[in-house]
Amino acid sequence: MKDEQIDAVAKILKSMSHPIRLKILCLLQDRELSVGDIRKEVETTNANVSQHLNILRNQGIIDYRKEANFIYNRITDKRILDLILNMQKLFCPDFEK
Amino acid sequence: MKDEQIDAVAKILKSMSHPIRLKILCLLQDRELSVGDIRKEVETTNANVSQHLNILRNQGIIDYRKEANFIYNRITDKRILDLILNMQKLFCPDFEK
DNA sequence: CGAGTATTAAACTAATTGCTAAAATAAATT
DNA sequence: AATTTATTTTAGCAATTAGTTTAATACTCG
Repeated sequence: MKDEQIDAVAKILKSMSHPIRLKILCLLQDRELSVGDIRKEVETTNANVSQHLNILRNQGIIDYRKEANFIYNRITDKRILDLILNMQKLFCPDFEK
Repeated sequence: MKDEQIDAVAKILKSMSHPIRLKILCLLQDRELSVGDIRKEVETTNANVSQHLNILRNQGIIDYRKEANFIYNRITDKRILDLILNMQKLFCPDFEK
C-alpha cells in the first residue's frame, strides 16, 4: 500500500473502530434504519446516535433518505459491507453466511 | 455479532487505525523487522515507533524475538494478516496477489 | 570495563474524542 | 396555529490519545 492509501484506510478504520459505530454498521448490513431504530439497539441517546451517524456520513460510508420526519440510513460503500462480512468470518467463530 | 464481539473487534480496529500502526502492519506482512528498520520506513523517532509497537503487542497482534540488541517484530495473529489482505484488495485498485 | 547502538519508559503538552444536556429545526398530527 | 415526534446542532466538560523530549535500560564489541 502506498502512504496515501494507508492514510485513507486508516481513516476508514478509525471511523469504524468505535463500538457504537461498529454496531450501527452491523445493524445496517442488510436493511435501513432510522436514528430512533438504532437508538433502541444501542442504549444511548438520539443525539449521540446522530453524532456517530454524522461521522460515518462524513466518511462516506453511509447515506440517508428522508421520509416524513424519519431519516433512514443505509450503507452506501459496498467495500465496507465486504469488510464487515470478512471481520465476522474472522472474529466470530459462530458466524455463518 | 454479539455486543462482546463488537467491542473486541472495535478494539482491534482501533489499534490498527493509526497511519503509523497500519503501515507497520503492512511492512510486517511478509517479514520481521526491528524497530530501527521500521523507523527508516516511517519517518519518525525510534521512541515513537516503539510506543506504537507496544500498542500492537498489548493488543496481541504482534510478537517479537530478541537477537543481539535487536528486537525483531512479526505479526502473530493470522486473522490480522487476512484482514489486511482483504483491505488491500478492497481499497487499493492496483493491488494484485 | 567503557563506548556505542538499540530499545523502552516516564513525564509532559497539545489535540482529539465521546458524551450529556439544551436549544434548534423539521415535519406530522390535532 | 399549537403540539408532538424525530432528528440535528451546539456548547461544554472529562477522558483519551499522539507526539516530543529526556532519562533509563540492555546488549555488543573492542
